[in-house]
Amino acid sequence: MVMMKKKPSQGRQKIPIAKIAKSSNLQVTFCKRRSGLFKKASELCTLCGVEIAIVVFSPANKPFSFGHPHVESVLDRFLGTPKSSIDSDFTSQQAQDYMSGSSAHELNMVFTQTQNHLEAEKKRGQELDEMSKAGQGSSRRCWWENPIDEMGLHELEMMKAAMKELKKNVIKQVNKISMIQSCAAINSQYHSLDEW
Amino acid sequence: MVMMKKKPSQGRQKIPIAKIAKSSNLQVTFCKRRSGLFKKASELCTLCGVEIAIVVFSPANKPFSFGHPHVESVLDRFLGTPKSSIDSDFTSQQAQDYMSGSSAHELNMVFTQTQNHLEAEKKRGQELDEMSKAGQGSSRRCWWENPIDEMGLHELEMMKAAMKELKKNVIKQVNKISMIQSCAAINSQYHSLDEW
DNA sequence: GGCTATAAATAACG
DNA sequence: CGTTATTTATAGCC
Repeated sequence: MVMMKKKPSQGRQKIPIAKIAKSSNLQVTFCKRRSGLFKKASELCTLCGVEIAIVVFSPANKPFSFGHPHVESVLDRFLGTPKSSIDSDFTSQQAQDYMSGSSAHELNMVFTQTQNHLEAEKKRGQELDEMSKAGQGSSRRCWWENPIDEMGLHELEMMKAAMKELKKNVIKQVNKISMIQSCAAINSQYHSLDEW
Repeated sequence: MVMMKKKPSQGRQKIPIAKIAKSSNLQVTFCKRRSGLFKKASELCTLCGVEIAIVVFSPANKPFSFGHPHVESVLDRFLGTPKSSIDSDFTSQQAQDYMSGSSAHELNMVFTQTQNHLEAEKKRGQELDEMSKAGQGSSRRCWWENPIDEMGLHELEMMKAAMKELKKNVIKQVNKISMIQSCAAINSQYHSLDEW
């Protein structure tokens, strides 16, 4: 070889585990490592089926949190409140029952449990992915395409109901705001709601 | 030396992010990854000078925790200071960033964080409810009507994007199923998706 | 925000 | 619990 230009990148450099001085670096490092930490926590939840809650206060004292199945439920359990059955199993029928009230709490519950369900389906999707990969190694599937044949349809019904309710409330709220504030940006958002 | 025996070690193998079946493996993985998670958290504390609390319930429901400077102090701050801890959980910008990929993990993240966010808003809404009840005792508010004047619009954008993506995927999936199974019930659901 | 080279974490074994 | 081969996470940049 005749010549060699400089390395296109220095790659990762070793840094001492001590307070980062340069605030711009500190900012980006905080963001990246916080993401990494939450991802690790998520993987631990999935791999081992455990409950985790993480609370982080940023350099600017802004709180960030991660929780599975739920930040508060885990913290409550840890702090001694044995309200230990809000979690895991939640049928779409129950979800629909909750939806009928459409109050704040019910709606929040639906979303919490929906998230859990989506996660469970994702997990199953990955398992089926592995199986089909071993079998014929062809059909790529989306995580929620797999389990839909059994209970997925009920899940879809729940999602539909929840989304419909959300849209209704959002439109009402945005309409209220647009009357109060007369902001162009708001109006454009309001009209684009039709695309839902 | 001309001959070469088997590799002295297979080294690290890639494993799917799904519940580990073999309980002996699960146990060791839980220990290792919990240590790794706490170490990462410790590094983040030192590097960025931030406060972190982590609570983990083991597969045997035994609680483990990490905290800097202390678990309780961080949790107290998180649970007891609603003034600054409202939405900082997750900005709509971050949510939209996650959405752009629209892969399983990103979508799941969006829902996890959205749920956290909605919960924070619900909490704040209840507090404001208490205040206004003490003040004039009249205006009943929906949990997400309160904070909408500031950041709610961005939140709505996020919700819209998430729901749109969900709808697209759901329709695609239901369509696939209807072709495969030719089930009348499914078709009726498929058509009703237009109401979203 | 996306890359690339390198440091770290860790799955399978001993 | 220590080793080792790999997979992941990420520091420095554009």
